[in-house]
Amino acid sequence: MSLDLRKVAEVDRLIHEPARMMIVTILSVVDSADFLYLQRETELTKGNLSSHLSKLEAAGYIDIQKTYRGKIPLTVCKLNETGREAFAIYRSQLKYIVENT
Amino acid sequence: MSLDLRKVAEVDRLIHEPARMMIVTILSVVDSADFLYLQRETELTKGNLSSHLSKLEAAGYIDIQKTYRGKIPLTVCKLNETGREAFAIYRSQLKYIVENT
DNA sequence: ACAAACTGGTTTGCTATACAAACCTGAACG
DNA sequence: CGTTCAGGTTTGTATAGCAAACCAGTTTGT
Repeated sequence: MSLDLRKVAEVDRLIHEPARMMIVTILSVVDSADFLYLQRETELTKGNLSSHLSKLEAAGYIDIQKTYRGKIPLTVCKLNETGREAFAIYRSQLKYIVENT
Repeated sequence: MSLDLRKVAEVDRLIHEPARMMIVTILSVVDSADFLYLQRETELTKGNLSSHLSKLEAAGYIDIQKTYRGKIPLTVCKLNETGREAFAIYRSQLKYIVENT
């Protein structure tokens, strides 16, 4: 094992959480996604999804636009540049771990 | 993204936790390790290390032998077969994720 | 010989997190 | 109209991580 354990200790726990990893993974490939789409894909409950989105937003990783589709509320989420970078770093850390254990 | 999000949702959270990932990673390559060695390597506090070890033991992933080195207490930890399998599965899940995002 | 300090841990208490149930607002429908 | 449904948010609870405090026993200093 040539693995530097510091790299394990330092993974971005915001993304490391599986629920958020799913969200970020989706957002990393779709430009933007609405709440219900994310819910269907992740199979999270609404409450759960809502709070994870809030956390990602608070971290500055995603932007959330509250708008309407016709008369129905619509929440659109987008991974911003900060989030994309954080995800890229996280993935490279994961890659490093996978390759060195 | 051809990634199956279920695989992300289903990672073994016992190992997924960075502190425990460090512990299991060490144990996967050393046959056995004592408490203080693990503490030095992981840089966890004693309390923290102690509780993570208990959790891994409760999960049936490691065996803990309490013995003495001379007159000084010595706690020796070993990743057992169950733990090795769980770690192998976890690593393959991680590999899958890294390769498909 | 006895107090002080050190070893090798465990237990306790606090904070933060994940999660789902309950709730809310407004639109559609019968 | 009142019931249902869409699209969420807030609240309550249980668990998890973490470090401080604690503890049993050993060594060291005087």
